[in-house]
Amino acid sequence: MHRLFALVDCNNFYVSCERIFSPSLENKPVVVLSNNDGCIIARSNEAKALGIKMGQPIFQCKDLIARHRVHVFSSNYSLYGDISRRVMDVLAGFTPDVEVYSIDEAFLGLDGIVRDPLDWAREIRRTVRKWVGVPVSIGIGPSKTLAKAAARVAKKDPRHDGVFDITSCARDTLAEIGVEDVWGIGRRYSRLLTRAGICSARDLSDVDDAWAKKHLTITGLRTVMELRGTSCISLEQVFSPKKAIMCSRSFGRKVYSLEELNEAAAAYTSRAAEKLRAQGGAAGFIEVVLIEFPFNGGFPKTHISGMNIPVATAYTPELIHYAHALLEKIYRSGPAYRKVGVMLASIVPRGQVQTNLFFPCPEGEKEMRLMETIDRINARFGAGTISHAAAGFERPWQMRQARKSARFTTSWEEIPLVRAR
DNA sequence: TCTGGGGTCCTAGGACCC
DNA sequence: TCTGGGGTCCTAGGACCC
Repeated sequence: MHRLFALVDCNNFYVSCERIFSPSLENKPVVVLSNNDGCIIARSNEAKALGIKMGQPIFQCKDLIARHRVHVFSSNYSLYGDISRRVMDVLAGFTPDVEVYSIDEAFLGLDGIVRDPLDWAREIRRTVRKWVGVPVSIGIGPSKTLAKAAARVAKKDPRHDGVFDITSCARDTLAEIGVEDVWGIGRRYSRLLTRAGICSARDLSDVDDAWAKKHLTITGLRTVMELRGTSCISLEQVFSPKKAIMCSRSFGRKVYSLEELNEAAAAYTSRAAEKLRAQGGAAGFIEVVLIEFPFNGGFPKTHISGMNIPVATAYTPELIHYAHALLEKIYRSGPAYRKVGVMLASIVPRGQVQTNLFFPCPEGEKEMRLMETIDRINARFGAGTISHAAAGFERPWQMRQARKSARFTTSWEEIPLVRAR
């Protein structure tokens, strides 16, 4: 178990990615939208200052956006994923103890570091900024939860210049942090805690162990211990394969026909299968979720249908075949549909598939070679270079992404042009 | 009119077994 | 009328994260 952790957090990550290729956006209000251009999921500091909230539907702040000339982007995950990988590569150059926690965050273990931690963190910050182009904040503390809290201070308080070590001043610092901002405390728990008179992170660190276990379960007790400086959540460096892989998107417009739903289901199944193969897995269970367009502002009706797959597989055509069968079971003509999703579960490593006497294994060597070749081509020339005909060509159901920037770093066709005079 | 898309873990309770 | 005790497995629901 490490005795000291750092959390590296990219500031306003998606906005920072957009700014790399459009430097004129520096110091201007910028927001990035969720899939389907619905909500605001990233904001520059200038946009935050205007009062634009995280997760806010864009139609609610149209006036604000027009009045202050806020720059608006659709989300561009090819770009963000690639920039993220570059940031993580830089971090890996500083220590082998890296846990990639999310697209824009990583925990580092500091035990092998002999230098002054703050100095070391400042150098990381400078290097990421210079080599990749995104600003980061770094928090240091004796547990992951405290490192998280420290990173928050590093980001919010300009006096620290993006780097903060909470180790010697944890109690005082925690007193300034609301309990709702503690890592592991969500909306529900913060309401419960506030009602019980526990309002700051320090209050939470002072609660009785038995009380914490009773009201917040074992995970909450761990959070409490971590706030006291006892590390309970270790650095997870080993790659852990997903137990379930989900792919679903809202449609760009209402969808009524089974044909279009089938296309979308095929597209999402094929994406999920790609992820499945990337982790070397085969799925033994598949589920299709179909969501209606909410009627009169009511609760949207959801239809779910799933099945066990006779012999676990990662072969896209077979998975699409099942997805279509499941979809047909729950589809009714009439209602407008908003979204379809495909989940692959009961995932086993491909080498350990339990064969079945009555269902000959569908994925021969030839089929898997085909899948691998397609995956390689798509990785090299850009996603969707080769796709399954069942996923359609026109794809009128596809999500809205009206303001997407180019895939500057992952597509040969979209490399930025530089003109020199 | 317009509100994202993934994931994980924990607990309680029921079914079933000896 | 009385009605054990202990274990496993599975599922649904609820909490959290980004």
